[in-house]
Amino acid sequence: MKDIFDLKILIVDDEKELIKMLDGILRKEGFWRLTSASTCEEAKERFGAEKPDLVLLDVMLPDGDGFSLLKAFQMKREVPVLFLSAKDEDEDRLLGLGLGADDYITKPFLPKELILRIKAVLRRSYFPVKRQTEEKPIFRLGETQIDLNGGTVTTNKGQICLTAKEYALLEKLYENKGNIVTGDRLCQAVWGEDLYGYENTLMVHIRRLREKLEPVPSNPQFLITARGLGYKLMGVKDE
Amino acid sequence: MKDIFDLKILIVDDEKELIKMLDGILRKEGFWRLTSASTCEEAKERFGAEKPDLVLLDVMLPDGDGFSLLKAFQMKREVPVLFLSAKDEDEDRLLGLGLGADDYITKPFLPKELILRIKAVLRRSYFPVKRQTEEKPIFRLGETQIDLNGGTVTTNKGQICLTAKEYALLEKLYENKGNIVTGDRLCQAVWGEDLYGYENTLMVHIRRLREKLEPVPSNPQFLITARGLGYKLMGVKDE
DNA sequence: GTTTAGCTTACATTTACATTAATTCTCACG
DNA sequence: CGTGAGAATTAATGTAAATGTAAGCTAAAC
Repeated sequence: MKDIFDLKILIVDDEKELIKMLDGILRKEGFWRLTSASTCEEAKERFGAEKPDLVLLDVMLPDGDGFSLLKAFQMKREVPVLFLSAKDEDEDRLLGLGLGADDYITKPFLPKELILRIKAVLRRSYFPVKRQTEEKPIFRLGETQIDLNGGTVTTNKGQICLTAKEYALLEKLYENKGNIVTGDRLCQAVWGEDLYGYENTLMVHIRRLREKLEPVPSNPQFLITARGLGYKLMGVKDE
Repeated sequence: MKDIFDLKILIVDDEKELIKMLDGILRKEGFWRLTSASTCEEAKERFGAEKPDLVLLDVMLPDGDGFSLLKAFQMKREVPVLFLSAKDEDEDRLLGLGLGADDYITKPFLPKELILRIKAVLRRSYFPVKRQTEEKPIFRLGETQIDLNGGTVTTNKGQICLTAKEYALLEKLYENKGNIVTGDRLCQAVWGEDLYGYENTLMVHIRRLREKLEPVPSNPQFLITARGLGYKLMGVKDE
Protein backbone atom coordinates (compact mmCIF):
# COMPACT_ATOMS: atom_id res chain seq x y z
CA MET A 1 0.00 0.00 0.00
CA LYS A 2 1.21 3.42 -0.87
CA ASP A 3 2.27 5.73 1.86
CA ILE A 4 0.45 9.02 2.21
CA PHE A 5 3.66 10.86 1.37
CA ASP A 6 4.00 9.14 -1.97
CA LEU A 7 0.86 10.82 -3.19
CA LYS A 8 1.20 13.51 -5.83
CA ILE A 9 0.05 17.03 -5.06
CA LEU A 10 -0.67 19.79 -7.53
CA ILE A 11 -0.58 23.38 -6.27
CA VAL A 12 -2.41 25.98 -8.32
CA ASP A 13 -1.85 29.60 -7.35
CA ASP A 14 -0.77 32.73 -9.13
CA GLU A 15 1.36 34.06 -6.31
CA LYS A 16 4.80 32.63 -6.91
CA GLU A 17 5.77 33.47 -3.37
CA LEU A 18 2.96 31.42 -1.91
CA ILE A 19 3.76 28.46 -4.10
CA LYS A 20 7.33 28.60 -2.94
CA MET A 21 6.19 28.71 0.66
CA LEU A 22 3.74 25.84 0.25
CA ASP A 23 6.34 23.82 -1.54
CA GLY A 24 8.74 24.36 1.33
CA ILE A 25 6.22 23.50 3.99
CA LEU A 26 5.06 20.38 2.24
CA ARG A 27 8.54 19.13 1.49
CA LYS A 28 9.61 19.69 5.07
CA GLU A 29 6.64 17.64 6.12
CA GLY A 30 7.60 14.72 3.91
CA PHE A 31 5.64 15.27 0.73
CA TRP A 32 7.90 15.20 -2.28
CA ARG A 33 5.92 14.64 -5.45
CA LEU A 34 4.86 18.24 -5.92
CA THR A 35 3.90 20.12 -9.05
CA SER A 36 2.68 23.65 -9.41
CA ALA A 37 0.83 25.85 -11.86
CA SER A 38 -0.04 29.53 -11.81
CA THR A 39 -2.74 29.69 -14.49
CA CYS A 40 -5.81 27.65 -15.36
CA GLU A 41 -4.26 26.71 -18.63
CA GLU A 42 -1.11 25.43 -17.02
CA ALA A 43 -3.09 23.71 -14.27
CA LYS A 44 -5.11 21.68 -16.76
CA GLU A 45 -1.98 20.67 -18.55
CA ARG A 46 -0.25 19.62 -15.34
CA PHE A 47 -3.37 17.83 -14.14
CA GLY A 48 -3.50 15.74 -17.27
CA ALA A 49 0.20 15.03 -17.32
CA GLU A 50 0.92 14.37 -13.66
CA LYS A 51 -2.35 12.84 -12.52
CA PRO A 52 -2.06 14.31 -9.03
CA ASP A 53 -3.78 12.67 -6.07
CA LEU A 54 -4.66 15.99 -4.48
CA VAL A 55 -5.06 19.53 -5.73
CA LEU A 56 -4.54 22.71 -3.70
CA LEU A 57 -6.45 25.33 -5.57
CA ASP A 58 -6.54 29.08 -5.28
CA VAL A 59 -9.94 30.56 -6.08
CA MET A 60 -8.59 33.57 -7.95
CA LEU A 61 -6.48 32.95 -10.98
CA PRO A 62 -5.37 35.31 -13.73
CA ASP A 63 -7.15 33.49 -16.53
CA GLY A 64 -10.24 32.17 -14.77
CA ASP A 65 -11.53 31.09 -11.37
CA GLY A 66 -10.85 28.01 -9.29
CA PHE A 67 -14.44 26.91 -9.37
CA SER A 68 -14.58 26.26 -13.08
CA LEU A 69 -11.18 24.66 -12.85
CA LEU A 70 -12.53 22.31 -10.19
CA LYS A 71 -15.37 21.34 -12.51
CA ALA A 72 -12.91 20.73 -15.31
CA PHE A 73 -10.88 18.42 -13.08
CA GLN A 74 -13.92 16.54 -11.88
CA MET A 75 -15.02 16.02 -15.43
CA LYS A 76 -11.86 14.09 -16.10
CA ARG A 77 -11.70 12.03 -12.94
CA GLU A 78 -12.44 12.09 -9.25
CA VAL A 79 -9.81 13.94 -7.26
CA PRO A 80 -9.76 15.51 -3.81
CA VAL A 81 -9.44 19.30 -3.86
CA LEU A 82 -8.68 21.84 -1.14
CA PHE A 83 -9.49 25.44 -1.87
CA LEU A 84 -7.17 28.17 -0.70
CA SER A 85 -8.72 31.57 -0.79
CA ALA A 86 -8.02 35.10 0.32
CA LYS A 87 -11.75 35.76 0.36
CA ASP A 88 -13.61 34.57 3.40
CA GLU A 89 -17.06 35.18 1.95
CA ASP A 90 -19.70 32.70 3.00
CA GLU A 91 -20.89 32.55 -0.54
CA ASP A 92 -17.54 31.41 -1.89
CA ARG A 93 -17.07 28.79 0.79
CA LEU A 94 -20.50 27.36 0.10
CA LEU A 95 -19.92 27.40 -3.62
CA GLY A 96 -16.59 25.66 -3.33
CA LEU A 97 -17.76 23.00 -0.90
CA GLY A 98 -20.97 22.60 -2.85
CA LEU A 99 -19.05 21.80 -5.99
CA GLY A 100 -17.43 18.91 -4.21
CA ALA A 101 -14.29 20.43 -2.73
CA ASP A 102 -13.01 18.63 0.32
CA ASP A 103 -12.03 21.65 2.33
CA TYR A 104 -11.91 25.40 2.00
CA ILE A 105 -9.17 27.26 3.80
CA THR A 106 -8.87 31.02 3.97
CA LYS A 107 -5.62 32.91 3.82
CA PRO A 108 -3.79 33.65 5.89
CA PHE A 109 -3.64 30.20 7.40
CA LEU A 110 -1.32 28.45 9.79
CA PRO A 111 1.07 26.17 7.93
CA LYS A 112 0.52 23.54 10.57
CA GLU A 113 -3.23 23.64 10.05
CA LEU A 114 -2.89 23.36 6.30
CA ILE A 115 -0.73 20.29 6.69
CA LEU A 116 -3.18 18.70 9.08
CA ARG A 117 -6.10 19.37 6.80
CA ILE A 118 -4.24 18.02 3.80
CA LYS A 119 -3.41 14.90 5.71
CA ALA A 120 -6.98 14.50 6.84
CA VAL A 121 -8.28 14.72 3.28
CA LEU A 122 -5.66 12.34 1.91
CA ARG A 123 -6.19 9.88 4.69
CA ARG A 124 -9.92 9.67 4.10
CA SER A 125 -9.68 9.74 0.34
CA TYR A 126 -7.16 6.96 -0.02
CA PHE A 127 -7.38 5.01 3.21
CA PRO A 128 -11.07 4.82 3.80
CA VAL A 129 -12.75 3.67 6.97
CA LYS A 130 -13.47 0.02 7.01
CA ARG A 131 -17.13 -0.69 7.47
CA GLN A 132 -18.03 -2.88 10.41
CA THR A 133 -20.01 -5.24 8.34
CA GLU A 134 -17.14 -6.14 6.08
CA GLU A 135 -15.35 -8.66 8.23
CA LYS A 136 -17.05 -11.68 9.70
CA PRO A 137 -15.42 -13.74 12.39
CA ILE A 138 -13.20 -16.80 12.00
CA PHE A 139 -13.05 -19.19 14.92
CA ARG A 140 -12.31 -22.72 16.04
CA LEU A 141 -14.28 -25.46 17.70
CA GLY A 142 -11.66 -27.97 18.81
CA GLU A 143 -9.79 -28.99 15.69
CA THR A 144 -12.45 -27.59 13.39
CA GLN A 145 -12.11 -24.12 11.91
CA ILE A 146 -15.13 -22.08 10.90
CA ASP A 147 -14.85 -19.13 8.55
CA LEU A 148 -18.03 -17.08 8.38
CA ASN A 149 -16.61 -14.97 5.56
CA GLY A 150 -16.43 -17.88 3.23
CA GLY A 151 -19.12 -19.86 4.98
CA THR A 152 -16.82 -22.84 5.27
CA VAL A 153 -15.99 -25.48 7.87
CA THR A 154 -12.52 -26.97 7.70
CA THR A 155 -11.66 -30.21 9.49
CA ASN A 156 -8.80 -32.60 9.07
CA LYS A 157 -11.07 -34.41 6.62
CA GLY A 158 -11.35 -31.39 4.34
CA GLN A 159 -13.48 -28.35 3.77
CA ILE A 160 -17.27 -28.20 3.51
CA CYS A 161 -19.65 -25.33 2.87
CA LEU A 162 -22.50 -24.21 5.05
CA THR A 163 -25.96 -23.75 3.56
CA ALA A 164 -27.90 -20.53 4.06
CA LYS A 165 -29.90 -21.74 7.04
CA GLU A 166 -26.94 -23.42 8.65
CA TYR A 167 -25.00 -20.22 8.22
CA ALA A 168 -27.72 -18.09 9.78
CA LEU A 169 -28.08 -20.47 12.70
CA LEU A 170 -24.37 -20.69 13.38
CA GLU A 171 -23.96 -16.94 13.09
CA LYS A 172 -26.64 -16.39 15.70
CA LEU A 173 -25.19 -19.01 17.99
CA TYR A 174 -21.75 -17.49 17.60
CA GLU A 175 -23.04 -14.05 18.50
CA ASN A 176 -24.19 -15.56 21.77
CA LYS A 177 -21.30 -17.96 22.24
CA GLY A 178 -21.34 -19.61 25.62
CA ASN A 179 -24.91 -18.54 26.26
CA ILE A 180 -28.17 -20.30 25.67
CA VAL A 181 -30.17 -19.10 22.69
CA THR A 182 -33.86 -19.99 22.77
CA GLY A 183 -35.58 -21.69 19.88
CA ASP A 184 -37.63 -18.59 19.30
CA ARG A 185 -34.62 -16.38 18.88
CA LEU A 186 -32.97 -18.84 16.53
CA CYS A 187 -36.10 -18.97 14.40
CA GLN A 188 -36.25 -15.20 14.39
CA ALA A 189 -32.72 -15.15 13.08
CA VAL A 190 -33.31 -17.73 10.37
CA TRP A 191 -36.88 -17.17 9.24
CA GLY A 192 -37.64 -13.78 10.71
CA GLU A 193 -40.82 -15.26 12.07
CA ASP A 194 -42.09 -16.85 15.18
CA LEU A 195 -41.16 -20.34 16.16
CA TYR A 196 -44.63 -21.69 15.57
CA GLY A 197 -44.53 -24.57 13.12
CA TYR A 198 -40.78 -24.59 12.74
CA GLU A 199 -39.93 -26.51 15.90
CA ASN A 200 -39.05 -29.69 14.13
CA THR A 201 -37.48 -27.95 11.17
CA LEU A 202 -35.14 -26.16 13.52
CA MET A 203 -34.09 -29.47 15.02
CA VAL A 204 -33.33 -30.88 11.63
CA HIS A 205 -31.09 -27.94 10.84
CA ILE A 206 -29.36 -28.25 14.19
CA ARG A 207 -28.72 -31.86 13.38
CA ARG A 208 -27.27 -30.93 9.99
CA LEU A 209 -25.04 -28.32 11.57
CA ARG A 210 -23.81 -30.88 14.04
CA GLU A 211 -22.98 -33.22 11.22
CA LYS A 212 -20.68 -30.54 9.85
CA LEU A 213 -19.23 -29.27 13.12
CA GLU A 214 -19.06 -32.21 15.48
CA PRO A 215 -16.71 -35.18 15.37
CA VAL A 216 -19.56 -37.30 16.72
CA PRO A 217 -22.84 -35.56 15.88
CA SER A 218 -24.88 -37.71 18.23
CA ASN A 219 -22.66 -36.80 21.13
CA PRO A 220 -22.17 -33.07 20.62
CA GLN A 221 -19.22 -31.28 22.23
CA PHE A 222 -19.85 -27.77 20.94
CA LEU A 223 -23.43 -27.32 19.85
CA ILE A 224 -25.05 -28.25 23.11
CA THR A 225 -28.78 -28.61 23.76
CA ALA A 226 -30.15 -27.04 26.88
CA ARG A 227 -33.24 -29.09 27.49
CA GLY A 228 -36.40 -27.02 27.67
CA LEU A 229 -34.43 -23.83 27.02
CA GLY A 230 -32.62 -23.87 23.70
CA TYR A 231 -29.13 -24.40 22.34
CA LYS A 232 -25.70 -22.98 23.04
CA LEU A 233 -22.34 -22.93 21.32
CA MET A 234 -19.49 -23.92 23.63
CA GLY A 235 -15.72 -24.11 23.32
CA VAL A 236 -15.34 -21.25 20.85
CA LYS A 237 -11.74 -20.16 20.31
CA ASP A 238 -11.48 -16.97 18.30
CA GLU A 239 -8.67 -16.53 15.81
CA MET B 1 -23.20 -0.33 -1.08
CA LYS B 2 -24.83 1.84 1.47
CA ASP B 3 -26.12 5.23 0.55
CA ILE B 4 -24.56 8.16 2.32
CA PHE B 5 -27.86 8.93 4.03
CA ASP B 6 -28.04 5.48 5.56
CA LEU B 7 -24.96 6.20 7.61
CA LYS B 8 -25.40 6.66 11.35
CA ILE B 9 -24.44 9.94 12.95
CA LEU B 10 -23.79 10.60 16.61
CA ILE B 11 -24.09 14.18 17.87
CA VAL B 12 -22.34 15.04 21.13
CA ASP B 13 -23.09 18.43 22.61
CA ASP B 14 -24.27 19.70 25.96
CA GLU B 15 -26.52 22.40 24.55
CA LYS B 16 -29.87 20.77 24.06
CA GLU B 17 -30.95 23.56 21.80
CA LEU B 18 -28.06 23.00 19.43
CA ILE B 19 -28.69 19.28 19.28
CA LYS B 20 -32.28 19.96 18.40
CA MET B 21 -31.21 22.32 15.67
CA LEU B 22 -28.63 19.94 14.24
CA ASP B 23 -31.11 17.13 14.35
CA GLY B 24 -33.57 19.25 12.41
CA ILE B 25 -31.05 20.33 9.80
CA LEU B 26 -29.71 16.86 9.24
CA ARG B 27 -33.12 15.26 9.00
CA LYS B 28 -34.29 17.85 6.55
CA GLU B 29 -31.25 17.04 4.47
CA GLY B 30 -32.02 13.35 4.39
CA PHE B 31 -30.04 11.92 7.26
CA TRP B 32 -32.23 9.90 9.54
CA ARG B 33 -30.16 7.57 11.69
CA LEU B 34 -29.26 10.13 14.32
CA THR B 35 -28.34 9.67 17.95
CA SER B 36 -27.28 12.26 20.46
CA ALA B 37 -25.50 12.54 23.75
CA SER B 38 -24.80 15.50 26.01
CA THR B 39 -22.07 14.11 28.25
CA CYS B 40 -18.89 12.13 27.70
CA GLU B 41 -20.32 9.29 29.66
CA GLU B 42 -23.42 9.13 27.56
CA ALA B 43 -21.43 9.59 24.36
CA LYS B 44 -19.26 6.56 25.07
CA GLU B 45 -22.31 4.49 25.81
CA ARG B 46 -24.05 5.59 22.61
CA PHE B 47 -20.88 5.08 20.61
CA GLY B 48 -20.58 1.50 21.74
CA ALA B 49 -24.24 0.73 21.29
CA GLU B 50 -25.04 2.47 18.02
CA LYS B 51 -21.72 2.15 16.20
CA PRO B 52 -22.09 5.47 14.39
CA ASP B 53 -20.37 6.11 11.07
CA LEU B 54 -19.66 9.74 11.91
CA VAL B 55 -19.42 11.75 15.13
CA LEU B 56 -20.13 15.47 15.51
CA LEU B 57 -18.31 16.45 18.64
CA ASP B 58 -18.42 19.56 20.75
CA VAL B 59 -15.09 20.40 22.34
CA MET B 60 -16.53 21.49 25.66
CA LEU B 61 -18.55 19.02 27.60
CA PRO B 62 -19.70 19.12 31.22
CA ASP B 63 -17.78 16.02 32.32
CA GLY B 64 -14.67 16.25 30.15
CA ASP B 65 -13.43 17.57 26.85
CA GLY B 66 -13.99 16.47 23.28
CA PHE B 67 -10.33 15.73 22.69
CA SER B 68 -10.10 12.93 25.20
CA LEU B 69 -13.42 11.66 23.98
CA LEU B 70 -12.02 11.53 20.46
CA LYS B 71 -9.08 9.49 21.72
CA ALA B 72 -11.47 7.15 23.50
CA PHE B 73 -13.41 6.61 20.27
CA GLN B 74 -10.31 6.03 18.20
CA MET B 75 -9.14 3.48 20.69
CA LYS B 76 -12.20 1.41 19.96
CA ARG B 77 -12.28 1.75 16.19
CA GLU B 78 -11.62 4.16 13.35
CA VAL B 79 -14.39 6.66 12.89
CA PRO B 80 -14.58 10.06 11.18
CA VAL B 81 -15.08 12.96 13.58
CA LEU B 82 -16.01 16.60 13.04
CA PHE B 83 -15.35 19.00 15.84
CA LEU B 84 -17.82 21.75 16.60
CA SER B 85 -16.43 24.43 18.82
CA ALA B 86 -17.33 27.82 20.16
CA LYS B 87 -13.65 28.56 20.63
CA ASP B 88 -11.79 29.65 17.53
CA GLU B 89 -8.36 29.40 19.12
CA ASP B 90 -5.62 28.26 16.79
CA GLU B 91 -4.36 25.99 19.47
CA ASP B 92 -7.60 24.10 19.76
CA ARG B 93 -8.01 23.70 16.03
CA LEU B 94 -4.50 22.34 15.73
CA LEU B 95 -5.00 20.03 18.64
CA GLY B 96 -8.26 18.69 17.24
CA LEU B 97 -6.99 18.17 13.73
CA GLY B 98 -3.72 16.81 15.04
CA LEU B 99 -5.53 14.13 16.97
CA GLY B 100 -7.06 12.89 13.77
CA ALA B 101 -10.27 14.83 13.50
CA ASP B 102 -11.54 15.24 9.95
CA ASP B 103 -12.72 18.80 10.25
CA TYR B 104 -13.00 21.52 12.83
CA ILE B 105 -15.87 23.94 12.55
CA THR B 106 -16.34 26.97 14.78
CA LYS B 107 -19.67 28.18 16.01
CA PRO B 108 -21.61 29.96 14.83
CA PHE B 109 -21.60 28.21 11.50
CA LEU B 110 -23.87 28.24 8.50
CA PRO B 111 -26.13 25.18 8.49
CA LYS B 112 -25.47 24.80 4.80
CA GLU B 113 -21.73 24.74 5.31
CA LEU B 114 -21.99 22.19 8.06
CA ILE B 115 -24.00 19.92 5.80
CA LEU B 116 -21.52 20.28 2.97
CA ARG B 117 -18.59 19.52 5.23
CA ILE B 118 -20.35 16.51 6.71
CA LYS B 119 -21.06 15.21 3.25
CA ALA B 120 -17.47 15.79 2.17
CA VAL B 121 -16.14 13.81 5.11
CA LEU B 122 -18.62 10.97 4.66
CA ARG B 123 -17.98 10.80 0.95
CA ARG B 124 -14.23 10.51 1.37
CA SER B 125 -14.42 8.17 4.33
CA TYR B 126 -16.75 5.65 2.81
CA PHE B 127 -16.50 6.15 -0.95
CA PRO B 128 -12.79 6.54 -1.48
CA VAL B 129 -11.12 7.81 -4.62
CA LYS B 130 -10.09 5.15 -7.06
CA ARG B 131 -6.49 5.82 -7.91
CA GLN B 132 -5.54 5.89 -11.58
CA THR B 133 -1.93 5.10 -11.16
CA GLU B 134 -2.69 2.15 -8.99
CA GLU B 135 -1.60 -1.14 -10.46
CA LYS B 136 -4.42 -3.58 -10.79
CA PRO B 137 -3.71 -7.10 -9.70
CA ILE B 138 -2.68 -10.01 -11.87
CA PHE B 139 -3.55 -13.45 -10.59
CA ARG B 140 -4.13 -17.06 -11.51
CA LEU B 141 -7.03 -19.43 -11.22
CA GLY B 142 -5.49 -22.82 -11.85
CA GLU B 143 -3.86 -22.63 -15.25
CA THR B 144 -5.73 -19.48 -16.20
CA GLN B 145 -4.13 -16.10 -15.78
CA ILE B 146 -6.22 -12.98 -15.21
CA ASP B 147 -4.84 -9.48 -15.72
CA LEU B 148 -7.15 -6.81 -14.37
CA ASN B 149 -5.03 -4.07 -15.92
CA GLY B 150 -5.92 -5.05 -19.42
CA GLY B 151 -9.00 -6.98 -18.47
CA THR B 152 -7.73 -10.11 -20.15
CA VAL B 153 -7.98 -13.81 -19.43
CA THR B 154 -5.22 -16.02 -20.76
CA THR B 155 -5.60 -19.78 -20.99
CA ASN B 156 -3.69 -22.38 -22.95
CA LYS B 157 -6.31 -21.84 -25.65
CA GLY B 158 -5.45 -18.16 -26.04
CA GLN B 159 -6.37 -14.77 -24.69
CA ILE B 160 -9.85 -13.29 -24.35
CA CYS B 161 -11.10 -9.94 -23.11
CA LEU B 162 -13.56 -9.30 -20.33
CA THR B 163 -16.55 -7.08 -20.98
CA ALA B 164 -17.33 -4.14 -18.72
CA LYS B 165 -19.76 -6.00 -16.50
CA GLU B 166 -17.65 -9.11 -16.33
CA TYR B 167 -14.73 -6.97 -15.28
CA ALA B 168 -16.67 -5.20 -12.56
CA LEU B 169 -17.98 -8.48 -11.24
CA LEU B 170 -14.61 -10.17 -11.21
CA GLU B 171 -12.95 -7.19 -9.61
CA LYS B 172 -15.44 -7.23 -6.77
CA LEU B 173 -15.12 -10.95 -6.33
CA TYR B 174 -11.35 -10.66 -6.36
CA GLU B 175 -11.41 -7.95 -3.71
CA ASN B 176 -13.22 -10.45 -1.52
CA LYS B 177 -11.41 -13.56 -2.64
CA GLY B 178 -12.27 -16.57 -0.56
CA ASN B 179 -15.22 -14.77 0.94
CA ILE B 180 -18.85 -14.87 0.01
CA VAL B 181 -20.11 -11.76 -1.75
CA THR B 182 -23.87 -11.35 -1.64
CA GLY B 183 -25.89 -10.65 -4.74
CA ASP B 184 -26.68 -7.20 -3.40
CA ARG B 185 -23.06 -6.26 -3.01
CA LEU B 186 -22.26 -7.51 -6.49
CA CYS B 187 -25.08 -5.48 -7.97
CA GLN B 188 -23.94 -2.43 -6.08
CA ALA B 189 -20.50 -2.91 -7.57
CA VAL B 190 -21.74 -3.38 -11.11
CA TRP B 191 -24.82 -1.18 -11.39
CA GLY B 192 -24.57 0.97 -8.28
CA GLU B 193 -28.12 0.03 -7.48
CA ASP B 194 -30.05 -2.45 -5.47
CA LEU B 195 -30.35 -6.05 -6.47
CA TYR B 196 -34.05 -5.79 -7.17
CA GLY B 197 -34.71 -6.47 -10.81
CA TYR B 198 -31.19 -7.53 -11.66
CA GLU B 199 -31.27 -11.01 -10.16
CA ASN B 200 -31.45 -12.81 -13.44
CA THR B 201 -29.13 -10.44 -15.23
CA LEU B 202 -26.52 -11.04 -12.59
CA MET B 203 -26.79 -14.77 -13.14
CA VAL B 204 -26.28 -14.44 -16.84
CA HIS B 205 -23.15 -12.42 -16.29
CA ILE B 206 -21.87 -14.95 -13.80
CA ARG B 207 -22.42 -17.59 -16.41
CA ARG B 208 -20.47 -15.58 -18.96
CA LEU B 209 -17.63 -15.09 -16.55
CA ARG B 210 -17.56 -18.80 -15.88
CA GLU B 211 -17.37 -19.48 -19.57
CA LYS B 212 -14.22 -17.39 -19.67
CA LEU B 213 -12.65 -18.51 -16.40
CA GLU B 214 -13.62 -22.10 -15.90
CA PRO B 215 -12.40 -25.16 -17.76
CA VAL B 216 -15.89 -26.62 -17.34
CA PRO B 217 -18.32 -23.73 -16.80
CA SER B 218 -21.12 -26.00 -15.62
CA ASN B 219 -18.91 -27.46 -12.94
CA PRO B 220 -17.16 -24.40 -11.56
CA GLN B 221 -13.92 -24.78 -9.61
CA PHE B 222 -13.24 -21.12 -8.91
CA LEU B 223 -16.38 -19.05 -9.16
CA ILE B 224 -18.42 -20.93 -6.61
CA THR B 225 -22.06 -20.32 -5.78
CA ALA B 226 -23.04 -20.25 -2.14
CA ARG B 227 -26.70 -21.04 -2.46
CA GLY B 228 -28.89 -18.52 -0.67
CA LEU B 229 -25.85 -16.44 0.26
CA GLY B 230 -24.01 -15.29 -2.85
CA TYR B 231 -20.90 -16.16 -4.83
CA LYS B 232 -17.25 -16.48 -3.96
CA LEU B 233 -13.98 -16.69 -5.83
CA MET B 234 -11.80 -19.56 -4.67
CA GLY B 235 -8.33 -20.78 -5.50
CA VAL B 236 -6.83 -17.37 -6.26
CA LYS B 237 -3.04 -17.39 -6.62
CA ASP B 238 -1.57 -13.90 -6.77
CA GLU B 239 1.38 -13.21 -9.01
C1' DG C 1 -43.03 -46.94 33.76
C1' DT C 2 -44.71 -43.16 31.82
C1' DT C 3 -44.15 -38.89 29.84
C1' DT C 4 -42.00 -35.40 27.44
C1' DA C 5 -38.58 -33.20 24.89
C1' DG C 6 -35.50 -33.87 21.68
C1' DC C 7 -33.09 -36.98 17.95
C1' DT C 8 -32.87 -39.20 13.55
C1' DT C 9 -33.90 -40.74 9.02
C1' DA C 10 -36.02 -40.97 4.71
C1' DC C 11 -38.53 -38.71 1.51
C1' DA C 12 -41.39 -34.88 -0.68
C1' DT C 13 -41.35 -30.18 -1.90
C1' DT C 14 -39.64 -25.85 -2.84
C1' DT C 15 -36.63 -22.51 -4.00
C1' DA C 16 -32.77 -20.58 -5.89
C1' DC C 17 -29.90 -20.98 -9.36
C1' DA C 18 -28.46 -22.57 -14.31
C1' DT C 19 -29.14 -22.43 -18.95
C1' DT C 20 -30.52 -21.08 -23.41
C1' DA C 21 -32.37 -18.19 -26.67
C1' DA C 22 -34.57 -14.06 -28.02
C1' DT C 23 -34.70 -9.19 -27.60
C1' DT C 24 -33.03 -4.68 -26.72
C1' DC C 25 -29.37 -1.51 -26.02
C1' DT C 26 -24.93 0.83 -27.14
C1' DC C 27 -21.62 2.75 -29.66
C1' DA C 28 -17.97 2.79 -33.18
C1' DC C 29 -17.80 3.45 -38.01
C1' DG C 30 -18.94 4.51 -42.54
C1' DC D 1 -27.60 9.46 -39.37
C1' DG D 2 -28.18 4.75 -40.26
C1' DT D 3 -26.01 0.29 -39.68
C1' DG D 4 -24.25 -3.65 -37.58
C1' DA D 5 -21.59 -6.19 -34.19
C1' DG D 6 -21.00 -7.04 -29.65
C1' DA D 7 -22.79 -6.38 -25.11
C1' DA D 8 -26.44 -6.29 -21.87
C1' DT D 9 -30.90 -7.51 -20.51
C1' DT D 10 -35.19 -10.08 -20.40
C1' DA D 11 -37.81 -14.09 -20.53
C1' DA D 12 -38.84 -18.88 -20.36
C1' DT D 13 -37.77 -23.33 -18.90
C1' DG D 14 -35.01 -26.89 -16.66
C1' DT D 15 -32.75 -28.84 -12.53
C1' DA D 16 -30.49 -30.03 -8.39
C1' DA D 17 -29.44 -28.64 -3.87
C1' DA D 18 -31.56 -26.95 0.10
C1' DT D 19 -35.29 -27.07 2.88
C1' DG D 20 -39.38 -28.81 5.05
C1' DT D 21 -42.33 -32.75 6.69
C1' DA D 22 -43.55 -36.60 8.99
C1' DA D 23 -43.09 -40.70 11.41
C1' DG D 24 -40.72 -43.59 14.39
C1' DC D 25 -37.11 -43.61 17.88
C1' DT D 26 -34.32 -42.47 22.24
C1' DA D 27 -33.15 -40.88 26.44
C1' DA D 28 -33.67 -37.86 30.29
C1' DA D 29 -36.99 -36.42 34.09
C1' DC D 30 -40.21 -37.47 37.39
